[in-house]
Amino acid sequence: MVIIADSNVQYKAVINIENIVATVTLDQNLDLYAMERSIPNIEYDPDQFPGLIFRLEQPKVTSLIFKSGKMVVTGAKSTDELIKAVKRIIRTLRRYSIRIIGKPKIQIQNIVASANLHVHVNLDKAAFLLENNMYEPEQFPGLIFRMDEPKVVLLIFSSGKMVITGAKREDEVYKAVKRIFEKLNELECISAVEEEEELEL
Amino acid sequence: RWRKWQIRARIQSSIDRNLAQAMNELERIGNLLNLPKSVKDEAALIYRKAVEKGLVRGRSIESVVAAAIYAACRRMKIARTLDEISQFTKANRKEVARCYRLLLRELDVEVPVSDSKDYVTRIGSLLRLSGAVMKTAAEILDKAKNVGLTAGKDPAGLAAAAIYIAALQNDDRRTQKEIAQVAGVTEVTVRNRYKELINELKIQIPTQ
DNA sequence: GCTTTAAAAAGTAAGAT
DNA sequence: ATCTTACTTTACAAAGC
Repeated sequence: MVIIADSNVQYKAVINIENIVATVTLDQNLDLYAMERSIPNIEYDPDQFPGLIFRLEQPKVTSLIFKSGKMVVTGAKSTDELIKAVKRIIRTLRRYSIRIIGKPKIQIQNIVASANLHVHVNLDKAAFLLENNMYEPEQFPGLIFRMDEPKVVLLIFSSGKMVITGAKREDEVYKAVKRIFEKLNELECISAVEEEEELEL
Repeated sequence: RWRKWQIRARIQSSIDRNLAQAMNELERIGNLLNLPKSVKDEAALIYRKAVEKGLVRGRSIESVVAAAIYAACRRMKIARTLDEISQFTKANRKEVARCYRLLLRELDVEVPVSDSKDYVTRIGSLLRLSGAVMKTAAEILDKAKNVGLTAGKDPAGLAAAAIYIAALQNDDRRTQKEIAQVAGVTEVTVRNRYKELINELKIQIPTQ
């Protein structure tokens, strides 16, 4: 959790990285059937999905392992956690005598974060003034804003809470939150939260 | 050149064939939804733009027509939910919604944020409510919007609750059940919106 | 386009108590 | 009536249909 306070603007955001999606490349092919036979608690149904599903309890992540030696790891809440999880997954595979050669190449593909600006957002006004947005309360309560720089998508709620997704680096998340705050502020789509309401959270 | 003219003619004829089929679908769905001609015309205009931009490729004509109808309804302020529209197509709501988003992103079609007051008109006519009830409901919704009670909420649910209150205030009691049914929301939603409107707007309900 | 995984936001829905 | 569970939206990769 990161709390950002900026003295220039009255800006206080609580930001949480909620989920990191990454790909891991092992330069070798894998025998998923052999893995399914030897490793416990694994799901593998090639008719349903080509990847084998492996859940690690600590750090709690889930990985999809493919026969090409590529994997998708989801659920990590920080880069450190992601790296630790990948190391443990590989150690586990080796423990069940799956030969793993070389070191894995980890690439973060997407970071999902949540943030709270502690303000009320006028979504109707924002929908009218912001570019590249979609606000369809019949379908979803949040306003969907596509930011160009950093290139992320934000789901903004009237409570001042939001979801940021599409980032590939953590700093893009912080930059995006700061930018959306400034933007909403300039467009006068923000109003203060009553102190009473603030306390209940 | 001749070749170029030939290609253009071929493309035009494929667009014409697509349009002909689409107009039939538009007429069929539009009539099932009891839409006025103005909305059907607007939907036709939107659909034509979509075909000319090649947005229908890889998608069913029917779902794009449905999406165009939805967009037209929103522009003309004739309330119809995506569920109501998609029930007359082979596609489901999700697919029609996908096409609608495509139209929004690819065409220069301005669609206003959906207005709960449009649903007051819709629900009101289905329940044959008086103008007075609908006027009261609209006033409630205006106040609710002004105090920021409506953001993110389903306009149909808001309208349903406002109508429930307005009907009570005008001595024309309707059950939450019948209102919820025509509004296309659950009774629980009507109740939740109702409680919120009553509490936040300090509305007095005639006690009986 | 779909399939599978993860996670948050806030609203709505469905079935059970 | 209230609770629990689940679905709506966003992004992204993997391999195959």
